[in-house]
Formats: sequence, C-alpha cells, structure tokens
Amino acid sequence: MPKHLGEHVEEYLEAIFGLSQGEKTVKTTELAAHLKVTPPSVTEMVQGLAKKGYINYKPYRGITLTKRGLRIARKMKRKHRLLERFLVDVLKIESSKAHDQACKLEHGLSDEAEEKLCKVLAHPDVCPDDAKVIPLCDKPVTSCVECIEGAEHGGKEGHRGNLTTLRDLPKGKKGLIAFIRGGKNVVKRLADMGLTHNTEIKVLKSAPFGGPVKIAVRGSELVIGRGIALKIFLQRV
Amino acid sequence: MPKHLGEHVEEYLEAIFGLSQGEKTVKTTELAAHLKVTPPSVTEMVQGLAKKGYINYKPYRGITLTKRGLRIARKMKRKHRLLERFLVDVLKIESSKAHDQACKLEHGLSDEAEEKLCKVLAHPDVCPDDAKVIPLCDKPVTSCVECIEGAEHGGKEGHRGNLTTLRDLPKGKKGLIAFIRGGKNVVKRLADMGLTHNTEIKVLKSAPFGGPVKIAVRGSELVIGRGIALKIFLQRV
DNA sequence: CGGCAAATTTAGGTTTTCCGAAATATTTAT
DNA sequence: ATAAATATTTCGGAAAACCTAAATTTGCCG
Repeated sequence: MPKHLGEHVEEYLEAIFGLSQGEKTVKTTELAAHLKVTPPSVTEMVQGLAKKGYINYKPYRGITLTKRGLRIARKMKRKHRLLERFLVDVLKIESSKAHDQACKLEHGLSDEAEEKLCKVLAHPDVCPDDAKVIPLCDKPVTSCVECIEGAEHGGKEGHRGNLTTLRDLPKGKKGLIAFIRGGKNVVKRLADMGLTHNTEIKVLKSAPFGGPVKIAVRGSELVIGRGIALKIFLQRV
Repeated sequence: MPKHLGEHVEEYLEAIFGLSQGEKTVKTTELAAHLKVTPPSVTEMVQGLAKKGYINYKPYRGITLTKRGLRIARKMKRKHRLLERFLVDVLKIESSKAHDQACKLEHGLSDEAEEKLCKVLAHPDVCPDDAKVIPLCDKPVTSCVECIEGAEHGGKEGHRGNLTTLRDLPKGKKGLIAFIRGGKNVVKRLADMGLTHNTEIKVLKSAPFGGPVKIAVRGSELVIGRGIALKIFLQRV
C-alpha cells in the first residue's frame, strides 16, 4: 500500500497527464523541459514510476499513464485547478502567479480539503489560468447536487478518466450523459430540455472555439451555450 | 543567499519555536518526539542548522533560536495558524484535522498568499486549534489599518520577535503600545480610551486565564476585556 | 544504406534527511 | 561518590532526486 506517495511522483504524473492530452505518448525531453530538470533525471524517475506501475515506459519510445497513474494524475490536476480558482477568486492573486502557487500547495492538500474547497467555490468548472476543465471528483454521483446535499457517498470510487465535456465532443460523435456539474438549478434547467442522466446525445455542429454546440436529443435538436456545455460530461459511445 | 530554504529546515525551526516558548532551551529528545523522528536525526539536522546560523546549539546542552532563526520560525507559525483559521472558518474542516492539514500546506504558502489570506480572514488574532496567538506580519505598520488601506509598505521588515500581547504581559510590568491588530473600528475604540501607538501601559492586575486586564494609562485606570487585550501588542520597557 | 545529429539512457557522484547500533556524556539514585 | 539509568551524539548506511559526462540508440538525409 503506497502510503505517502512522494510529492515528486505526483508532480511527474501530473506533468505527464498534462503533456499527453489525448493518448499521446510523452517524450523524456518534453517532460524534462516541463519539469525543469535534466533528461537523465527524468529517465531515472520514470524507470521508478514504471516499476511501481504508474506508467507504461518503453526505453527510447516514450511514456503513457496506466490506469493507476491516470487516477492520481487527474486528482492532482483537480487539486491544482481548484487551488488556482481559490487563489484567484478568493485571495485575488493574479492568475499568472496563481499557477506557481497552486503547484506548491497541491501536494499538501488533503482529499477532504479538496472536497470542501470544491464546495466553497461552488463546484467550478474551469481553472482561471488557461480555462482548462477541472477534472471531476471521484465520488459515485451523477451531479453535484448529491454532493451538496451532504450524504455520505461512501461507495467505491468511480473511474471517470474517459468522460468528455460536451464542448469537447467532436461533431458527429455520440455520447451518454454521465455527469452534470452543477447544483439544482443547472440540473433542472437541463432536465427541462430533456437532458438527464443516461440520455444519449449526438453532436451536430460544434463551433470551433467553445461557441455554442448544436446537438440531437431524442429526435429533436437543441443549441447549447458554451458555458453550459462545459458542465455536461459524456461517456462516448 | 539561501534560495528555497528546505521544508525541513522550516519545520525544525517552527518546532523549536513552539517548544521553546519563552526563552526555554529545547532538548534534542523533545524535538525528536515532536517531529516524530529519531534523536540521531535531530542531532544531525540541528548541527546543520547551527552551522547555517539559524540556531545556537551546544552539544548535550540544548537549542535556542538565533534572531535569524526566530524570524523564519515566526513566519512559519504565522502561516500555519492563518491556514488553520482558513481551514476551519472557511472550509469548515474540524479543527482537530486542520492542524495536520495546515502543517502540510504551510511550506508552500507564498508570502503574498499569506498576506492576502490574512486580509480575507480579517486579520485574525488566534488560531482555532489551541487559541494561541497568530504571530504578527513583518510589515512596518502600527496597525492593520495601514495594511487594509493598501499602500505599498515597501520598507524594510520589522523585527517584532519581542512584542507581547497585553494578555500575556505579567502583572506589574510596563510596556509601550507597538501595534494594534485590528481595523479602523478597533483602533478608534482604543484611541477613545487613550490607547494609541507608543502609549505606555502598566499592568495592575491580570486574570489568570485570559480574563480582563486592569491597566494604568496616563494616570488613570482601565479594564480591558480578554478579546481586545489580544489585539494590543506591547514592547516591554 | 551509411553516417551524423539529436534524443535518450547509463555511469558515477552529490545532497538531504532519515535510520539503527554503538559510543559517550550527563543525571540520578544509592 | 560511584554505579546505573537516561539522554545525546557518532558512525555507517539507505533512499530519493538531482546533476554532469559519457555511452548508446534512433531517425533522418543525402
């Protein structure tokens, strides 16, 4: 059982996650540049991570995260981005400085504090720095409502590595609504349009830069705004 | 120039600070128990700290902080306690858990974030855990008002290691008001009683457990409540 | 297809912080 | 005052991460 999972391990996994967006394998040198260490240091660390089962590593070929590694990496990114939101929204720190500050804090943030922070920030969807999506929490819920209403969701953790937001689902693709990021209002508003858990959606048209998305739901067509499209998480089918 | 001042250095100094309350020299074993490491580890670390000038260390005799060490230790305690307040007041984490959580975050908290956090929390005076006083910031101001009003206090840092709160000044002792922790209201309220910067105070009677304090100011007598006594910082004379 | 440049890994070494066992100093108790 | 108990330090070693210099592998280009 990995007890305290060194900071550096987390840092590496998070970096690999960031650099590998969409399956891409990550190269040693990229990682070295990103982490500001030398390539040999990366090689060494990466060998360790592979041995411990966090990544798949073929010498000279590149790196991908395993399921285990992905879980940790997503969690770190989530903590990082929640912290950024906090630093910018609550403490009013410039977002350019917030990133570095979040980097230093993220490894110390407990899961409990992460959860409470998410609640206090009203379940934010993107980080202020680069508007990237904040990964979902791992609780077995289908919308933030269940989390807000308290209730011990003591169950096993979900594995949501493969969910996409509606904004990121490409034109022509279909998906099942897996999670709605929002409280009662958002859930209700979407339900009124027929968008509920497990509903199938097909993307008809998606504006390139996060503009509105046109979708087909149960035969009818709908246009969904950028903001709300970020709150709908889909399981591709 | 010490660049990033390892976490462990900070941790040790903070622990020494905590254990040495009031000049007492700290013993190796105490420190080991407190930090949950073995005595040999402490000895080794402590030798390093002494060489770097953060502590005075006589083998077999004990440890005290130097001025430099004290500055760092106070800063860490301050960050720690501000974080505890934040975790308890804002995130609603149980205060028993908040201490450990704060320990993990404190080393990553930048000076800027510390300052902003202090502002957001409205310049709190004690930490929720054990009601101990949160050390003052090092800015060259005489009350929180100057800090609230913005203004770049770009000057050199103060050295406030020797200030006491009115609550902690023993009966019979005299002090000069050096700092008032509070905004306009507090400062005004105190000014109305004749308590302004540089005023001399003598403690006539001090209730043992933080009860009211009777003092003499400019010939007249006053009784000060526990809460407000914690906000008045004195330079002993 | 051979050779060269770039990417990557191996080798050898450093620093920091920890540990257990053994030596030494200090304190306590007879 | 001295011996036993306790506290502290010394010694030798380990794990993590890093680094530089020196191989080695890969991939591209003529």
